[in-house]
Amino acid sequence: MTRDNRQQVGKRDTRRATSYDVARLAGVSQSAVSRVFKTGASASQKMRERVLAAANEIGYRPNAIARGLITKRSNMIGVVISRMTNLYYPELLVQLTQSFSDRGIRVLLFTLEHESEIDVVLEHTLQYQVDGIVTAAILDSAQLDMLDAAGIPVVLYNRQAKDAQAAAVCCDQEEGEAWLVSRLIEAGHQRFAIISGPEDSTVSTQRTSGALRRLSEFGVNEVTVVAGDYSHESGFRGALEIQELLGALPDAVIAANDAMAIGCIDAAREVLGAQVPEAVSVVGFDGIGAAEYAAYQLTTVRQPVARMTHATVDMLLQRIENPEIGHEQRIFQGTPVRGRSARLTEDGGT
Amino acid sequence: MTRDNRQQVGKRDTRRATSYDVARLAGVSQSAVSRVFKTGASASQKMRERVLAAANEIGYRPNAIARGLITKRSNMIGVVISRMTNLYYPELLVQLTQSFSDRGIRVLLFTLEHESEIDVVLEHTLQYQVDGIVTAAILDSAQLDMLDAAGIPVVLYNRQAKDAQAAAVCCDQEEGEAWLVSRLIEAGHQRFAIISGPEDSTVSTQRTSGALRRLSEFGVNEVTVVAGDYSHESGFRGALEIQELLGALPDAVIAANDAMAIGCIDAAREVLGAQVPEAVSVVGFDGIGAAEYAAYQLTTVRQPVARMTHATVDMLLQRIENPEIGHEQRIFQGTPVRGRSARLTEDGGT
DNA sequence: CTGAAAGCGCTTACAG
DNA sequence: CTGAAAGCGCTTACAG
Repeated sequence: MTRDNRQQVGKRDTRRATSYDVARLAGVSQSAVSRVFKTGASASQKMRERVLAAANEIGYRPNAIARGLITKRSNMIGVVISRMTNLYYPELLVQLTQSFSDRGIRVLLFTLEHESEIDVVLEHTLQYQVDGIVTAAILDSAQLDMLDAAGIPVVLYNRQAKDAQAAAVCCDQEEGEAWLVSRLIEAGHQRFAIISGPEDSTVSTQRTSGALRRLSEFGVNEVTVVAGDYSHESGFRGALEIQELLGALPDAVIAANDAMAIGCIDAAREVLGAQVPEAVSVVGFDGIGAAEYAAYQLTTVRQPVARMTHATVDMLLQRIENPEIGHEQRIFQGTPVRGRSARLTEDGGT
Repeated sequence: MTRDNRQQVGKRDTRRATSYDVARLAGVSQSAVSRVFKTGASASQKMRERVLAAANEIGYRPNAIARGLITKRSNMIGVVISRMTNLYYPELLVQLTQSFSDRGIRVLLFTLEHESEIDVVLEHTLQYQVDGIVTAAILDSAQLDMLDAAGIPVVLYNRQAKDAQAAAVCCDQEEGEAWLVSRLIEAGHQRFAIISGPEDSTVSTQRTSGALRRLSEFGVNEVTVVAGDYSHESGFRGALEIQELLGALPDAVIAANDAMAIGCIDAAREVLGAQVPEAVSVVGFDGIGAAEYAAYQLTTVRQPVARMTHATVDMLLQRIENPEIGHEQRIFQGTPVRGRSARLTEDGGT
C-alpha cells in the first residue's frame, strides 16, 4: 500500500477544486467567490460573471460539508425508520425525502431492525450534525431529553411521547379502529377476534386497545387476541390459531394491519374453507396498495400519508427555525374504506 | 427576528462541546482528545480514562463533519433510487442501508420521481462530499465521466452502462424471461402478449426484449405488446387492452413485473371472466411479497435482493479503497418460482 | 461592492 | 506517549 501511494502511474489529480482555485483563476479574492455562491449576498454583475466562468472552467462545486461546519447548519436531517415501516409504507420514505429535498434539505437515512437499536442510531445522527430528526421509532424520556440538550428538534411520526413531551404527527389509530368496530357491530357481528402487531409497536398497541375499547362500549368483552408481527404470514397463522382456540371462526377478525388481514383472508379461504366476508368478516388498517387488489378489497382505514408527511416536514423545519417553540401534535383522521372483506350495512355512516 | 436574537429569555446554551472543551476539563491537549477518539491511535490507558471521563461529563461527541473535512472521507455514500424502485422493492433500501451501516457508512438518500432529475441529484451528492454512489437510475456517459473526474466511485444497481463503462450489480433479466418463456412454450402455450413497464426503465426493456427474443427462437414472432408503468392498475388496464386488440385473451400474458401481473390476473378474473391459469397463464418478474398471496401465487422469477445488495456494498467499498480498480459487473441469476398462475408441465426443468 | 483575516472542529505530521 | 501548530474549505464580520 505504501508503495502504491508513491507510484504516479494512472494517478489522476483527484484533488477537488476549491474556492481558492476559482479565486486565483478569476483574479478575485476567495471571499468574493464565496459570496457569489451564496444566494442573496452582495456581488456585482461583473464579479458574478467572472467567478462563475472560472468556477465552470475548473468544475468547482461548493463543499457543503465545509459550509456546514461554519454555518452550524448541515442542511441534513436524520430519518429513523424501522424495517417494518418501510416495508409496509414505502411511500412514506419517498415522500418525506422528496419533500425535504424540495426545501433544500438532504436526508440521512437510518434503518432499524429492532427499535432497541435506537440509542446508537441517535448517537450517529448527532455526530453527523443533522439539523433535525424525524423518527418512526418511539423515543423514551431520556432520549428526548438528550436530543433536547443537544438542541436537535425531533418530530415523531406515528408515535406519541408520554405526556406529549415531543412534537408528533400521527394517524388516529384508535378512532380508526372505533369506526371499523362500530360498522361491524352495526351490521350484526357478535363474536370478535383480533390479530395484533408486534409487542414493541405502539401503533399496534393503540389499534388493538382502540378496538377493544369500542367493543367493550358495545358490551363485547370476550375477545380472542392472538399475536402477529405485521407480516402476511403471521396473519395467516393468526387465523389458524383463532380457529384452533375458538373451535370455529368468529364473526369478524380485526387485524392490526392490512398485510395481516390479507394473510388472514388467505388462511380462511385456502385452509379453513371459509368465504370472506360471507363466513367471516376481516378488516385491516393502513390502506396499502395490496388492500385494493380484486381478490381482497379490504375493509380498512387508510392513513393519509401525503398529508402526514407534509405536516412532518413543515413541523420539523419550523422547529429548526425556532427551537424554542412549544410542542405540537397533529393527529390525522384516517380515511374509512368500506371495501368488500366485511359485511357492513349499506348505509352505515362514517 | 433581530430583536428575538437579543433576548436571552429561554435561550439555553446550544453550543456543542468540542474537543477543546474536553481537553481543558481533562487537563490535556486537544490533540490527545482527538487521538483517544480515533480507534487505533496511540494513547496511554491513563490518558484514555481521563479524556473519556471528561467527554462523558460534558456530553462530548466527535463532529463527524469536521472530521470528514480534514480526512477527505465523509463516510457517507449517496443512494439514488427512483420512487418506483422503492415502491416495489422496499427491501432493497433497507438492506442497503443496514449493510452500509454495519461497515460504519451512512446513507444520504436521494429519490427520483423521474430519471431525468438525475443531474441535479448528482450535483447534490457531490456537494455533500459522498465517498461513493449507488444508483438505481441509469447514468449516461457524460454523467459517468463527470463522476469519474470528481473521483467518486459508482455502482449501478440493476442498470448497465454502455460498453460496461461502469461497475454494476444486476439481476439477469433476459435469462429470467427466457426461463419463463421456455416453460410456457414447453407447456404448449402458443399465443403470447406482453405488458411492458415504463419506457425509460432499462429493466423493463431488458425483460421485454429478453422475452421476445426467446419467443422468436421458438418461432413465435407475432406478439402483442402493450405498455404499462409497473403499477397494478396498469396491469389491469393492460389485460383489457390485450383483450380488445386480440378479441380474446392469448394463451399467456408476460408482465414485466409482479405488480402488473397481479393487476392482469385481477382484470382477467373480475372483468373478463377468465380463470387463471386455466383460461390464461400470467407470469411476472421480481418475486415481491404479494406474489405469494394465496389468491395469486405468481409464476415469476425472484431477484436475489440480499445477495445483490451485499455485492453492491462490497463492490462500492472496494472501489472507494482503491479508485483505480477496473470495472466489474456482477450478474445474478434470478430464482425461478413455478407458482400457480401459469400452466407449466410438471417436470419442466429450470 | 470587495478583500484580508479569523475561525468552524477536527486530524496529522513533527518534535520532544 | 504527548503537545504545538498547520491546515481541511468554507462563511462572515470588519474595514476600505
